[in-house]
Amino acid sequence: MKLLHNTPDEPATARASLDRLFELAEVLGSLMQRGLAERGLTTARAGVLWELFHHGPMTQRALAARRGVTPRNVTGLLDALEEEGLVTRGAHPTDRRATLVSLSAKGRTFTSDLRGGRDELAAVLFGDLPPGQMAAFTDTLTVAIDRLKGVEPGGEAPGTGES
Amino acid sequence: MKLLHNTPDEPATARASLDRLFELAEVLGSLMQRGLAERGLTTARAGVLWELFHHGPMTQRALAARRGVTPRNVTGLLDALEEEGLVTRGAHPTDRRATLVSLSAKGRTFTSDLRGGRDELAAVLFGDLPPGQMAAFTDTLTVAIDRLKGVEPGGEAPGTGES
DNA sequence: GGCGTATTGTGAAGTAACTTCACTATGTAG
DNA sequence: CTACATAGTGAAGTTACTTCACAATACGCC
Repeated sequence: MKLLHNTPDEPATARASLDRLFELAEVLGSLMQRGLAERGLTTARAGVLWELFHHGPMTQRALAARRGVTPRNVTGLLDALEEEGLVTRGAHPTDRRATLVSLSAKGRTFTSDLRGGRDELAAVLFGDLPPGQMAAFTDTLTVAIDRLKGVEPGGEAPGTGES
Repeated sequence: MKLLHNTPDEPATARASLDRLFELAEVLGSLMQRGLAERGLTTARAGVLWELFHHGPMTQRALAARRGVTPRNVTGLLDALEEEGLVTRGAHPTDRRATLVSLSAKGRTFTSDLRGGRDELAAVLFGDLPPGQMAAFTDTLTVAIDRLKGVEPGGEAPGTGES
């Protein structure tokens, strides 16, 4: 099916792949969102929990930096999470300006649950694929991520993923 | 390297892959957003343009259905897009209740540009990968998408993509 | 010890994207 | 012609963000 050099249909393939990627990103995102909503959480708040889960107690400033948002925003998210009893604001041991944010017991349970769900999802999606295919897939993903990180904008496609 | 049945490290691989996927989704999303913001657009508004670009003039109701949002929301997005001169609200030929939304000339230029950017991005990301690798990648993506669509929620991982 | 300066968290106010609910103008079936 | 469904929009509310201003604290330096 491919007899010529290779410029002819590679562009089309690359485009198709990117479209797929957009589509997957969207489906994945909306699934995640629904799952979280079901448990009474939003993406932003869950992101904060996730961060605390993986990196332990930290200052609001650090949280803001990690999540890439304004410190002010973190204040708001934490207000909500604290009210839900998922998170605790404690005194920082050495700096009296800062508050040290930690997961509560409830918050820990919650995040462990989330991680479990993620693993389950991974199993459903990829659990039975041959190791070779998985490895190749992950490799290509990694290549894409690396290249993506080195690109500055110029205009891309929006959210629908339909071609 | 794999002598036993196959439960031992496949879970880990699947998890890693899913994490990569989350990471890619995030990077891709934020790149897109930055690109759009640079041109004075938001994701939601661009999504509407994209829809019109691909499916031609349509009613606000149809737009709402396609984008999966409330009709009321579409009204707002169109108000903005119309003010920017990217979109036109015209009379529906047969139904006097409905408005027929179309891209303006400016809107068409804009969306063509976007598509160009997308193709460029695809080329940068995948342009030089061997066709075989691309095909395998797209296939795996497709499998994931299909399976994903058949899953109802249970709890997944949030936005950071760090492991 | 005292000061100037940087930093931490938060109040105030604003934007974008959504939603639900109520209401008007039309279409349409009977 | 009436009853009911449908298209778009005003009003009001939520969440996630942002910027700006400010009080409390930390800290380097003379």
